[in-house]
Amino acid sequence: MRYEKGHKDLTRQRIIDVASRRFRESGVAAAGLAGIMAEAGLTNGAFYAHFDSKEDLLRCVLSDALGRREQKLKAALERGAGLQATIESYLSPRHRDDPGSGCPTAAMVAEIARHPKATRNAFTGKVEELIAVMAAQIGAGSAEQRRNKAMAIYATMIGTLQLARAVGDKGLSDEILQNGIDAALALVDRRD
Amino acid sequence: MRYEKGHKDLTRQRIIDVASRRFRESGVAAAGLAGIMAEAGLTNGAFYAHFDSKEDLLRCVLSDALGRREQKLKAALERGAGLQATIESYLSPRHRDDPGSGCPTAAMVAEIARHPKATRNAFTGKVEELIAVMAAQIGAGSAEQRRNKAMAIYATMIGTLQLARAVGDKGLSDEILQNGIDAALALVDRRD
DNA sequence: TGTACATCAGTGAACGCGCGTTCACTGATGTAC
DNA sequence: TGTACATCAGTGAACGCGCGTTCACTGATGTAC
Repeated sequence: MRYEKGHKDLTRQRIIDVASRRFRESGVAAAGLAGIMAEAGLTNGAFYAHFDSKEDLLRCVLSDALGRREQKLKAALERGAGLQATIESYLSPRHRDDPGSGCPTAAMVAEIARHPKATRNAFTGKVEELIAVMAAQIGAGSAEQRRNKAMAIYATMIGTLQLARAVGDKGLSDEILQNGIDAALALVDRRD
Repeated sequence: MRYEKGHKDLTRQRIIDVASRRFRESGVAAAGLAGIMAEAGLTNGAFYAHFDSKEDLLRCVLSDALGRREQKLKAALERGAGLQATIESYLSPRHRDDPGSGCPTAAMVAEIARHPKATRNAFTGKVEELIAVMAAQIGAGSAEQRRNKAMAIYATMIGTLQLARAVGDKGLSDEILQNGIDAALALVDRRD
């Protein structure tokens, strides 16, 4: 072969990594393929040797990025870090100020809602997995109760992070984060 | 005058109304000025007699749409409808399925976070007013405690609505809405 | 009362630009005979 | 061992398109004298 074995897979992953960060930082629509390919060290024509379309890339990015979030969450929980630590880290100024390597859902959820069914389905599957991992970490209640709680906590987390990012006032933004932490923790401990 | 008095203001408001709906349905970036002007019954050149730029239009749309939400919320509360009714209406399938006339924050918050400071400040001011109206409706606690609760409830509402809109599966989406309602109501009643 | 000019909301063509996508081509390496 | 051909990741120019913005112009009505 003209390139060592695995070369194409590495290139493909490099494109996904660059796109993943740019999609989260600028939004999917505002992140152009030419810019993504240039940062990956390629010219734009090479894109279609790896993906069918920008929509296909988005689906791959969502699977990849949400899969990583899930692995990260699992690893943290196995280390003994509770859901509380996850919530506090998620709603930290550090996460708020670094969308590029942060939660893909918070960065793209509104845009995903406007994309084709296939893309929304790819997103949905990964979100269900994430919710399941969170649910397993909630102490009390039936499986259904824990799953319901996990959904509400997840929604609270993404809503809080987005609001904190959009607000112009730093003090208000910090308040929003702190109140989001308090609310999410209260939901974890809530009796049904 | 060549046009009856108030004509220009009416035209300006028509542009804002059309843009307001399109921004929420398609996103700000995806809603083009030519399309907005055409739907308002004008050609694109007329736009700059009313607004400095698309960014200026966005600021006007945010003020207008969030101002309307606030008036609507105030009117509902004065009618005697509690925060509970507001939350249930906000997290209803009807609201989920009609973004165009729905909450501007849920539709645009992620995009707003990427816009210039002036736009984020216009947004911030209106959000603070909305939170104040909600806080006034919460029964117990100090003013600060009620404000903190209102922020968390608002974040939960927008996060839940967005997640319900993005998810491909109708059943899961309905579950997300219901769990969001339960969580928001629990936050209203939460003792500190 | 009639005429000249000012006003200004709106027209519509044009501007440069970046977008996603296509495609003929390159060139290094593998395989077949 | 040497030669002809196949493979294929990547190149880079070009495609049509819609974007936000600009601008010379229109034409109906107001005001000045």
